[in-house]
This record gives sequence, C-alpha cells and structure tokens, in this order.
Amino acid sequence: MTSAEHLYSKYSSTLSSCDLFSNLKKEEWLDLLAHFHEEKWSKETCIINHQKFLFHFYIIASGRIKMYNVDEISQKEHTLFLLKKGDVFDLLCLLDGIKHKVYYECLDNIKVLAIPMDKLRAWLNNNPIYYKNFLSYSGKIMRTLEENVSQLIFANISTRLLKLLLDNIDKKSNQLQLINDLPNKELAFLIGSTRAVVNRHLQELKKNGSISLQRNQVEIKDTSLLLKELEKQVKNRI
Amino acid sequence: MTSAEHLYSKYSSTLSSCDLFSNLKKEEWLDLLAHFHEEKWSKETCIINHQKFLFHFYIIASGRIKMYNVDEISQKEHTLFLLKKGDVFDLLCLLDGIKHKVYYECLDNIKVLAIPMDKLRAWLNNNPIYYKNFLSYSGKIMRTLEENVSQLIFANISTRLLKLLLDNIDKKSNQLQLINDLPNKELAFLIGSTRAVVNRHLQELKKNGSISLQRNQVEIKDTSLLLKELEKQVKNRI
DNA sequence: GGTTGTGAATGACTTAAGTAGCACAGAAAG
DNA sequence: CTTTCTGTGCTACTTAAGTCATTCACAACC
Repeated sequence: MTSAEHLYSKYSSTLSSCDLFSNLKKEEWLDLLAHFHEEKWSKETCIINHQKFLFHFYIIASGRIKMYNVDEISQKEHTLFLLKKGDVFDLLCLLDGIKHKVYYECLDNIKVLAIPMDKLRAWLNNNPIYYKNFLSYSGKIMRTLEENVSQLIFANISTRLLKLLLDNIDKKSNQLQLINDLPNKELAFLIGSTRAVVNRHLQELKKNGSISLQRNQVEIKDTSLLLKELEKQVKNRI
Repeated sequence: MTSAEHLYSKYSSTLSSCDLFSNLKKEEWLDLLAHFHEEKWSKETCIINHQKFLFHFYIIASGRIKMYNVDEISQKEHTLFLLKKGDVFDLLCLLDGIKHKVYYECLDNIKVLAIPMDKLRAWLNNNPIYYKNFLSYSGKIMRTLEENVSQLIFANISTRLLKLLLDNIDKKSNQLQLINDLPNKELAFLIGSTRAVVNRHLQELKKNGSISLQRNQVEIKDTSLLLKELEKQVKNRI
C-alpha cells in the first residue's frame, strides 16, 4: 500500500467533507495525496509565525483550530473563524503567496494533512479545472465575512450572542456544537466583545430559563425562548 | 472595425486597470470583448434587484458606484465598497450563481461594460488559466474584508474616520480622492456610523486645524496633524 | 422673487458596552 | 493534603456613541 493509499483510506471521511476538493475521483485523490503527509499538533499549540503558512497548506482531519487576530495596541483578541474537520488553511497564502497576519491556536489535539504550497500550486496548474472549486469556496468565505461585517454594524452584543448560540445548535441533539465547551472569554472573542459583557448577557438568558451554565459549558434549555429573545432584540432595533 | 475592436480602443485604459483580467493579450481581449456591450447609468440610479446580477457581469468604465447593505429592521445603511473605474461586480454572483443580497447606487453618471454571465463562465471554462486571476482578486477582497472586521472590533469611530480620510488622500495633490465630495451621511455609512456622530468628530478635526469643511466637501489642511490625531487614538486604546 | 429641501452645526439626553475589582468555586498541580 | 490557577458571578463606575431636536446656510426649483 502506498502512502497515498494509506492516507486515502484513513482519512476518507475528511477528504469527502472537504469542499475545496469536492468531486475528485479516487485516482485524482491518490495523485494529489502523494504529496501529503499527516501531522499531529497538541492542544493549546499556538502558531504565531505567519511565515509558516507560506510553505505548507493544511486540511484539518480532526479537532478545532481557531484563527484569530490580535490588536497590536490593546492586545485584544478576535476570533475570525473556528476551523473544524474538512476546513483548510491558509487559503489567502495559497491564493497570492503573501503573508497573512492572523494567528492560529489548537483548541483540541489536532490531526492535519499537510502539503507543500508549491506542490499544491503545481497540481492546480496541471488541473486548472479545480480552480473552480477554490473559487466557489472563496465565494463562500466572502459571504461569511460580509455577513460578519453587517452583524458588527447592525447588531448589538446581545443579538450577536443569541445568533452565535442559535447558529451552533445541533438540530438533532438540540445542544451546542463546536462551541459547547468554550469559556465565556472565547465566546466573547467570537463576537468581538469581552468576558464580562458576555457573562452579563448569559446571566440574563439563564434567568429567563433558556440556558443553564456550568464551568466551560452552556447548555441549551429552550431553543424557542432563545428565538423569542432574538425577536425582542430585533424589535428594539426599530 | 468590429464592435470588439471599438470597445478595445475606447476603453483601453479601463481594461488595463482591471486586475481581474490582467495580462490578457490584445487578441484575447478582442475574443472576450465580442460578448461585451456598454451601458450608461445616470447618477443616483439605484439597483435594488438582486436578481439582475445573476445574469450580467459588469466592469466600471467611469464613475463611482457604492455597494451597500441595508438592515431590514432598522433601515440603517452600510457601504461595503466604493467601486470605481476598473472594479467589477458582482463577483459573488459570478462565483457561485447565488443571489447576493446587497444594493448598488450610482454616485456619478456611470459607464459600464456588460457581459452575460453565461458567456463569461463559458470563456473561463475555455480558458481555465484565468481562474487564477479571479482567485488572486478574491484573495485581495478577502483581505480587505478581514481588515474591515478587525477595524470594526478594535477601533472606535474616531480612529475609523481618521483612517478613512488618510487612506483616501492622494499622494500628489494631498487632497481627498474618491470620497472628497460626499456628504457627512455617506462618510458615516462608510465606517458604520451615523451622520451626527461623524460630524461631531469632523468638527474636532476642524477645530485643531487639520481639515476644513464645506457643504459636501472635506478639505485636507494638514496631513501630519491627522496622523498625530491617529497616534493619539492609538495611545488611548492601550 | 419666494419656497422648499438638503446638509451642517450644535447641545441635551440616553444607554449599551467596556472597565475594574473582588469573592467564590472547582479544577489542576504540587 | 495544600496551593495555585482558571473561570465565573456580581457590583459599581465610566464613557463613547447613538438619538433627538433645533437652528442656520445654502442650493435647487418653481
């Protein structure tokens, strides 16, 4: 079994969940996977060297990585994206080869598939039809970013927090996914606020019975109540 | 002279300033321009029909168009981008063919070059190497959007206004470009604020002598003073 | 000419959100 | 076991920014 075949069978679910390479046939994957290797990064690893991402491109196989920004002056943090299985980085470095001034931190123990940038670029040049996938993926990210900008301008913290919770409720379990075990501080960074303010709003939600709180844990008690709160917020905006 | 040749000679400066199609040879342009036609839109034209951009793709030949968002509830506006000569729209519709919920308004009398979406997509499919241009252009926009998000979270209105002014000062004339004839309200929409607040900050800048104000006009008096103000803001952020 | 409308300037008021501080609980570490 | 550390809950305070209302100046228009 070649290394590519090994990776293909081991990470098939990751590869199929990866929008960026959707519709690749097995032979094409094997061709591409020949250049990949796996890496493990342990929880709380921080990658603050922007240069690193000029040389390798990564696909997350398991665990969460936050991509964040730090204000040089105030040292405030803001989480741009919470990356999970099937997500890739750093797309901006791939596209134009220019340093991307963001930081990465592993929220869990991580497995990634790594490929040298030049190999991936060469592969794309040989298979330019796959640029199309990359374009529609970029489009998706742009839509997300635009949506974020709008939220920041139009919505207050309370609304942004409610949306964060509602957007991350798993339809099946009716509980939070992806963000369910984060401390208040991390929730705050996701919506561009601070721990104290987020906690203030969470206490309100707890008081009306829509959530319950434990250390590093927000439990959803009543989704419909959360939706009602969101509507209340919306009305206040008029 | 074919229609393509006519457009090529008439709009050569626009075409060469268009990043999305950089490095096209004359023959390639003529090939592509065969599908283009020109349109004129008069000042203050609003395009609120999101569907329109599913069918045609536009390159601005002259004048400014603002791409903006309106909060459905509060009716507040936010200007996402001020498009000018050489800019294109709507990229997101091109990439994934999904409606893009933004509005457009002509700030001047406009000339655009228009091409049916399907023709452009077909051209790209026949010349997939040009996907690359589109990708690096998308990258540029993503960087801008990310930068905007950071600004919104880390910087206050005063800082954002100062940056808006400083970023739009023409190096040669030392005066504002692109935004020089906008009323306070439009400046406010560019930084996600309101007329009254922007005016308050502009009055401060006027008081310290860095700018002077007239109806629909901000005149730069002293760039170094503006920079000093910006530094003051930065210090306050610590 | 007068009327209307838009944009600017200004002051008073309200409020959400950021800030600072502290006490407490439980987890982690020794 | 004790100590240390992290996350939470809560209070009091500050402030930037949004809101509202009014006056003024000037441009556009009839």
